[in-house]
Amino acid sequence: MPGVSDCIEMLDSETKAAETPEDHAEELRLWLRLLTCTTLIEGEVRGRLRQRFDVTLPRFDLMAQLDKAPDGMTLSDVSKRMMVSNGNVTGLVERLVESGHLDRRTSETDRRVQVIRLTKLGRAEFRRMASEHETWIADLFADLTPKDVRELMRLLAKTKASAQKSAARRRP
Amino acid sequence: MPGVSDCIEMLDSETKAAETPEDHAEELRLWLRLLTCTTLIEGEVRGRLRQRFDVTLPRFDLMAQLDKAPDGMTLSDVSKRMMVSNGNVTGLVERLVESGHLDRRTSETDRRVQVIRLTKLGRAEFRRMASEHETWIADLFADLTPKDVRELMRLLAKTKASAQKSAARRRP
DNA sequence: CCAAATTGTTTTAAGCCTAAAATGTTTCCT
DNA sequence: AGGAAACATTTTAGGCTTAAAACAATTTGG
Repeated sequence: MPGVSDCIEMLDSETKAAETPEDHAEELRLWLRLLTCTTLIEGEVRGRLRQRFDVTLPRFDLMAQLDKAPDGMTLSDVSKRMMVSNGNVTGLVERLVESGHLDRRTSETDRRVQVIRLTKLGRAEFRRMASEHETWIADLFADLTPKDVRELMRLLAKTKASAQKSAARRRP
Repeated sequence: MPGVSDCIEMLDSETKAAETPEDHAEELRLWLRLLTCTTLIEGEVRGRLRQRFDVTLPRFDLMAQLDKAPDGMTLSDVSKRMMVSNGNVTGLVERLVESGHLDRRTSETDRRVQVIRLTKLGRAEFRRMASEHETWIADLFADLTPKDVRELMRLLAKTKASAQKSAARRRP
């Protein structure tokens, strides 16, 4: 019969797990709900970007990163920020340079490094899309009160920290 | 100078938006944080599935849907549940039938419909993966208290409802 | 100095994913 | 019955994504 002591022993999660299979159904449900929310919103944003501006979500995301960096970013920077693979960025950038939204040049000081920036066209188009994008997001979250938003921010920060810790445990 | 009345007027978000450009920075930050959390966890799960079981996340997700439906599901059902396109499911199923994890047959009563089920092999492999998967999730969320989990569940349910409402507004 | 390790990027091979059009089947409506 | 609408799935064309290997340039440690 489980009691208060479980909560204390559980601080050391290794030892006990081997003995009795824990019930992690709540966390699993939470993960599925988190994933559902994100997928739902992401799909909605993707569709609106395509319909309104004929642009893909990854292209928009990449431009968003560059808009915050007037002096440009290296491909690695972008890859880390967007949390996607290096090779992914290479292809994305290629297409955006091709369409005239990005400017790519090799760093003067380190010939391995490629620095990319928004072109004038790229920046103008991004700003136009971003302002509309912001209203979509506001609308998607419209039923949350300011307090809800604050609380979600706090809990998601905690979630992110927890997940990063767990990831680091596995891959130190 | 903004005051209390803004909070009240804002209940009708349409009218005011046209006059003064609102500040939706908070919602935007929330969305980015939500996306970061999901991407982080999803990447971690994807990597572990690949390393431990040499299986992709979409394959695992599809098997998870079928595990909950002993009598099988139609491709449309799966597509709706997974929130992915029909064509996507077709290909995914094809590969899983090929590898012997799924059984696909045309419905007796409606020749348009394909019913898919886990095979014995598929179910066994899924169960094996799922139990380990559950511990990963628990570990990723380990720093959240039971209260945090409950609160996140509540707020994400509210978020989902809000987003669905917004999506329905656009596409009635 | 120079070989080894590290870093930044690209390439490769395979799979995932979408939107839209096409195909085949059933239902609905008169 | 018979044509139109609705439905389930597949196909198509193109883009996204990853992991791993390959390549190129720099840094590091004898």
